[in-house]
Amino acid sequence: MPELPEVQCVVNSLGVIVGATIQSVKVHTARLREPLDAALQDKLAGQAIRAIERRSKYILIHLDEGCLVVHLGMTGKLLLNGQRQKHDHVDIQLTDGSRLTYNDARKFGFVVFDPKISENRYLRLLGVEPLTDAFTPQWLFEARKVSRQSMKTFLLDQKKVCGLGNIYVCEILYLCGISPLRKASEMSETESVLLVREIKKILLKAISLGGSSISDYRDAHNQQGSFQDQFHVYGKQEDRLGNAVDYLKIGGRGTYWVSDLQK
DNA sequence: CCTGTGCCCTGACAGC
DNA sequence: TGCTGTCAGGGCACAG
Repeated sequence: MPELPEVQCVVNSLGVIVGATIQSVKVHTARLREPLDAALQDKLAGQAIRAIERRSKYILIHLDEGCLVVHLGMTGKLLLNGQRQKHDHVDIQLTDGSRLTYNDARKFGFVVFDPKISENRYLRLLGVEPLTDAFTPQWLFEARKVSRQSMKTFLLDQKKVCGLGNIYVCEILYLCGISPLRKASEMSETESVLLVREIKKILLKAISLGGSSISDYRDAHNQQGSFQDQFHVYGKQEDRLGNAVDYLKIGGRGTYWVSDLQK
């Protein structure tokens, strides 16, 4: 579900609780991808939320001391004052009366408290953020030299470029006319320029439209996004020009592409 | 070191 | 209706 744009939209929608203070925490589940800390209450109660930011697909909720790290996995949601429902795993009660709930049907996400976020073992491994100035055609052109991966696997590799997921990579490769099967090392300089431009463009456009909601994704106010209406190939049988969309598995992930246009 | 393959978990849907 | 198989937006441990 949530790739960079969706996570950014969740972070944006959580802006309203910056400055609020945590009153209490209730943990209802033993473990998600990571074990849930039964003593989360002791670590969080009384702390103010200083800032909330996105790093790759991780949500960082900075507190007075330490940081709450949330990953949404495939089906995770952070909901403000949502109706109680199945798969609510953590409730964070704020002193202003509002409640932040982590819900996740598949339990592929996690909620952990990290007293020293600067040394976080997940964040340490991440590659360049595609929406920063560090992500340039020059950087991409250099990075692909040492890779033996396919274009699809390369762009999905969070240690190279972070934040892209299966949907956006399919769409990006279509827009750039590049086959997902090609070796990343064969990327031309022209293509690196095109890729960087399209990646930044599609991510910004998706964020502006509230992300993509295929089934589960919602922001903190339970609002769906509408970028799914802009898809050219993901989940499609043909593109807008009537070209047949092909489907195959690459690296275990469903890959949609137009073999007639993507070389 | 790098890369590809299972696997974590639940729900939705197709086909019988 | 209900069973079974397949698939799903992520990312880890592990084997080669």
